[in-house]
Amino acid sequence: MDRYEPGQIEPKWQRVWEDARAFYVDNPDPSEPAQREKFYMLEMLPYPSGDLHMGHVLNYTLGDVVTHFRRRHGFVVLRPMGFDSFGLPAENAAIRGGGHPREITERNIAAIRAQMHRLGWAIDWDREVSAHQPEYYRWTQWLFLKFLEAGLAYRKAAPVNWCPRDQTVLANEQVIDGRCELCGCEVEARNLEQWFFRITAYADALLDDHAMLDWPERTKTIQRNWIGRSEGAEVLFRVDELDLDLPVFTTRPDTLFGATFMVLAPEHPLVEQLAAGTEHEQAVSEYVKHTAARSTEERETKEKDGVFTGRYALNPATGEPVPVWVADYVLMEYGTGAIMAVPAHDERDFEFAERYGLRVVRVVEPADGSDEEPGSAFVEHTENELLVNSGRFSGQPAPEAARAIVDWLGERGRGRAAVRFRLRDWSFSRQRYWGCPIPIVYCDACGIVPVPEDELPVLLPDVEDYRPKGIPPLASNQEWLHVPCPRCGGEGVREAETMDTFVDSSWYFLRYCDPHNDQAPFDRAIADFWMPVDQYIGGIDHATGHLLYSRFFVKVMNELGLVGAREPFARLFHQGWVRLGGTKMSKSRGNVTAPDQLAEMYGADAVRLFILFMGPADQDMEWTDEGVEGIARFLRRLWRIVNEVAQQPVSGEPGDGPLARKTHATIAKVTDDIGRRFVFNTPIAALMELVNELAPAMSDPAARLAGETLVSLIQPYAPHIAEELWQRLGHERLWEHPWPVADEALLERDTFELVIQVNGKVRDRLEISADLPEAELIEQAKASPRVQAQLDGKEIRQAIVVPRKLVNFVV
RNA sequence: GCCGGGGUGGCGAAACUGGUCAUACGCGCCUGACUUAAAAUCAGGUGUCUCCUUCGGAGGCGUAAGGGUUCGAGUCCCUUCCCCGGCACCA
Repeated sequence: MDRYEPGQIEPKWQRVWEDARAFYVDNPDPSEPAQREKFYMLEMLPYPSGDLHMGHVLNYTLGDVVTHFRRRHGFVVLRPMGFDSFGLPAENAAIRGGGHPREITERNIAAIRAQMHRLGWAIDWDREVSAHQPEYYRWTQWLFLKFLEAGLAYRKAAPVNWCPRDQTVLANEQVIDGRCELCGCEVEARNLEQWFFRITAYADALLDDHAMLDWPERTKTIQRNWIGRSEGAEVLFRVDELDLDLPVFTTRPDTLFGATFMVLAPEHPLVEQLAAGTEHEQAVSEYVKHTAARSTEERETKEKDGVFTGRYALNPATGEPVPVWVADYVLMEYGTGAIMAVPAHDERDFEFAERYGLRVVRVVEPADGSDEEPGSAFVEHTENELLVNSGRFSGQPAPEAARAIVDWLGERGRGRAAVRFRLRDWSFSRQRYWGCPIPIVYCDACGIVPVPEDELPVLLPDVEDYRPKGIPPLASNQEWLHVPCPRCGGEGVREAETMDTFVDSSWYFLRYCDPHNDQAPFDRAIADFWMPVDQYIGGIDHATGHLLYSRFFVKVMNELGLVGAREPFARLFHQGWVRLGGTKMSKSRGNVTAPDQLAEMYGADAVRLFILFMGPADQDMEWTDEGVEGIARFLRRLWRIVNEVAQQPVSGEPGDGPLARKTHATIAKVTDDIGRRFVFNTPIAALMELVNELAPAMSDPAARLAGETLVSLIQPYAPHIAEELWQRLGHERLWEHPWPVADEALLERDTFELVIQVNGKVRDRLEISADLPEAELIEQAKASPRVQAQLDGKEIRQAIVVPRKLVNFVV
């Protein structure tokens, strides 16, 4: 028998699959009813940064197992691949002197594509797309124009996150703990004119439609926190002297009678007007200036401070004037940028009131009369709290009072129920080069003018210098920049900013459906056949970025009639991090084990098996080189045993002996684990068990069945060795062979092992006929000498019988 | 602080709806076979303590800690500790 040589058989079968176009799939013919059920398998597309790492291997191997498993269950499986190829790393590499970003990117794509082929993943390469190709970004631009038309893309000046190193604006989602997600330096707040997508208009839909998604609970929770929906009321506080109303947002309208002062954010537009003409005018203006110079971090950690404006507003409930203060613990970005302060029931307001000697009035008390420190914490908003000092609402339970007070305010035009979100609109313009150009022309006469659809794409031009200088690099290309206004023909200037790469990846799964369409981003009928993605796999780090943006995009596209789906990803799975020495594997940490090097040493099949055998795929795992050795050993064992089986003459029926039963139990286990439980490590263990059972039983009549089943079941994990062994067993084209079905009759046995417990402890086990009546069963159990020793003449108080499992004697 | 997920052998981990001496499968380690030797391969062993003269048995204790429910708990409930992730001056 020849040796197992993955280096020989793996390229061989990869060529066979390619020649047979095994994993390419045609779009449905609209004139014919679909023959088979579709399955859209998708993994998050890679950023082409250089090489694949083990995290990618895990991600795409998971997808590959599911792809094979579904294909062999008769589904038409769409499993495409592409590249998220715009973005800063390539541009920064270009600046460091690596050539044009396009060259760097395309070189990296070629390298990754080769690695993907080497690992034998079943991908439909006819559908490959890359974000930086004009054929793709033409439609990214087209979609932008549709969003603009619908009023869902707009340009406005707003405080935004500015990364001083990368010299660009970042979305809130790209700022982690106040730092740039990419370069790690602290971001600054800047007031700049930027492009935004109106994702906030979909805040409720994004929350509500979680109900239709089979997603991990923690991912939904992360999105829920990020969107941050709060229910409450908007209440107007009147400043009579100036004849203006100050709106505040509160989640606790029941505490309105306890609002003894107001606080405005220093950035609040009315601050200046309020303080004007009072003796505090000077102090207020200094405080505002001082705050602007404070860092976000200082603002969050220092003791609360503020200044009085010299003005009073009327509490609409009590009718009493309350002082209006300015303090930077109130944030302009949230609510209305002004609050009613209830020091008795809010820690922050209490701290502030203590410091400045402001009045504290308790308005909510526990119904049981127990005492609480004022301001120690916001009281629970439950039926167990009653209002006090609240006029005609005194004595009412808090939740009921909240509703009644809002109604009462409504009647008098002083307030209404309101909902606020933490989510901000998505700022997506970037002051950098390597991204999708925004198809806009600015014209002095016409303002912001969209580039007409038939002039798309606006091609990304070459520039002399990519270096970030605060102004977009594209602006340096004068020839490109100056164009006639598409509307009036007068002098126009192109938008020189580019789009956030998250825009590119917010619709790529739709382009895969119809990747060569040059009339539209995709044909709706085709997209409606494939969408939604049935199984999406990728990192949880995209929970508030890509996974939120894509949902938003699909919702908008649905409303624009472009697609029937309302959600992009029906089912979602997150693979864990692959770690080495305790830290996440990454290039920057230098602790990367190169997948292709390992594939060279052990074969792609061993790498694929091991990455899934290490542990549950959704859990972080620690990489060990010894582990791969173990898997390689297993594959050699499998190779030897199946080759031996193949050389034996084909015998008669497998029968119903232990090996035949074990074989069918393995089919059931592997099928259930992959199909229903979506776990991938235990099937490998089950296959190892079957190998261990087959090895000493080569002359068993079921040996051939066991061997063939092993090969068939391992195919999704290790397709090359499986195909080779399948051929040696005298068959062909395992990749399209139906998945084996367990014989229920062989899973059921006519005898079973009865476990006998005394007081819950196992004392003996007996092989018992399955149809034995209960009374007989108890007698037999009692007769066991080991049980007798335990019973030892004691009285049996109760005998619990679990059918086909155990008897428990209680003494 | 609030929300979500975890804690099982020397290690990665099994035990899926409470029911087979918990620890499958693999790694590591130990012993043996083959070999001049090594690698590879093959066979066996591997939670812990106690007892029996042995081969081999018998028994106690063990799933972060403590308590509870149950005939029976790694699995359910309560309390505490620790780890990971998200949000957080969000009114």
